[in-house]
Amino acid sequence: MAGKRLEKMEENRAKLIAAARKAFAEKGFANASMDDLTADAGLTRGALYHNFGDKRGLLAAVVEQLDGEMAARAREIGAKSAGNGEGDIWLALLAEGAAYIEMALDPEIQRIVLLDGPAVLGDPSQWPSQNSCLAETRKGVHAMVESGVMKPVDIEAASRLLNGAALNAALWVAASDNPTEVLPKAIEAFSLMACGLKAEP
Amino acid sequence: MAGKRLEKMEENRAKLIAAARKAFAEKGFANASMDDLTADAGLTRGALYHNFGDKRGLLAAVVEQLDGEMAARAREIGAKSAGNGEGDIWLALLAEGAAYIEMALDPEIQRIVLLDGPAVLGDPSQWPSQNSCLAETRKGVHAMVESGVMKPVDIEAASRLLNGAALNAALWVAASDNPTEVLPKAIEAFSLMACGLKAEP
DNA sequence: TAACTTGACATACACAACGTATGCGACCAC
DNA sequence: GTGGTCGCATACGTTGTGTATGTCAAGTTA
Repeated sequence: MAGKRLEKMEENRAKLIAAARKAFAEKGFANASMDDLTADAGLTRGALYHNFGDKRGLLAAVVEQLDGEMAARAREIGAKSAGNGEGDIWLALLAEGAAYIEMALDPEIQRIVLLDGPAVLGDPSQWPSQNSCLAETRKGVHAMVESGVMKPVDIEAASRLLNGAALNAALWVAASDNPTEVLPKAIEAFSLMACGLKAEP
Repeated sequence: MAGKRLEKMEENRAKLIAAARKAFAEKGFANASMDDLTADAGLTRGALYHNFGDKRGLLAAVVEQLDGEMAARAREIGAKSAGNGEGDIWLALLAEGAAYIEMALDPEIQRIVLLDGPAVLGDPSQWPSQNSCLAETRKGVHAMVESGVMKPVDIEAASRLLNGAALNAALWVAASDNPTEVLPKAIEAFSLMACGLKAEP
């Protein structure tokens, strides 16, 4: 049975998060009205405040969901690029970075995770959620430093820089006049910079 | 004589911008009240709307000022590190990057330029102001690609990535538990990544 | 210098949005 | 089935932005 109350509640939470993703992506966090939001979900602000506390809480929930989706996709791409050889591990990292750049072209991710998220919730490294995205990169960096594929650099610093550079590059690509044209340039520059961390052969 | 009206007006603009810097840095853009702001400056919202149009206009003016200060400081540091040899040009770029990281530890720059600025005004590459900060980096990158010190990478992409990586690293440093301890790690990781763009000897 | 014009800024108002306090009705326990 | 709980709706107070209007000093012309 699973408890009819809780079941309905989870359903409403999902509705609200979905409506918030849409509204935040289209209008930005500050300009999104909670009245409109909840009306779109077929509810009222009462449900919102009960479930998420305040507007920030709702944003945190949305960001957590997007972060999870991004990490899952990066993991998928990385796994596809990674064989068993050590060289492939490195290529997997580059592929993940390129994947981040491409993912961040999505207006939802850009507006919510990269712009409004940090401004409202603070730096991603302190988000209450799991930061799956950063964790995914950290996992790869850790493995590579351990195995000597990457220079013995500080793991946290390298992870943050790689992740930040990729996402920042995406902001630039999206803001440019011709995104599809500059995308490969961004990926190439990112790959070159990342290679600065690669151990000498 | 310079016109007493205009003179007074410029003085008031400066007062408002100064008060806004303080308020935005302390409370964040969204939570800073324009009534309080203007009262601190000894004026009312009337002056603010007359001079800057709206709240965004005020933020744009503040960001432009901070951006100019950052660029000036980067130029200063770069000039100090740059001799005439080609190797020194490269070191100057690294020094500028490290300078950005350190500058971004200032709460004013962090909160206003790195967090609220992009969220409210959009991506820095599209800011109405001169983007002195990015322009400074671009100048250095351009010179290095021309002289063969840097790999023949796309200048815009490389500039944006270098700048973005440095500023993003600063966000991480500032958010960490022990900023003074992780700062050198961030600078080292940044330097290594930047070296990925360096031409082979 | 006196009348007129301009414009920088203050004042007053309308409206939108957030957060909270209160109320209601459906589900669960016994 | 009756009392309690809890998820959510309703109603209200407060705050803050933007605009429309008023005002007075600095400039202009004769």
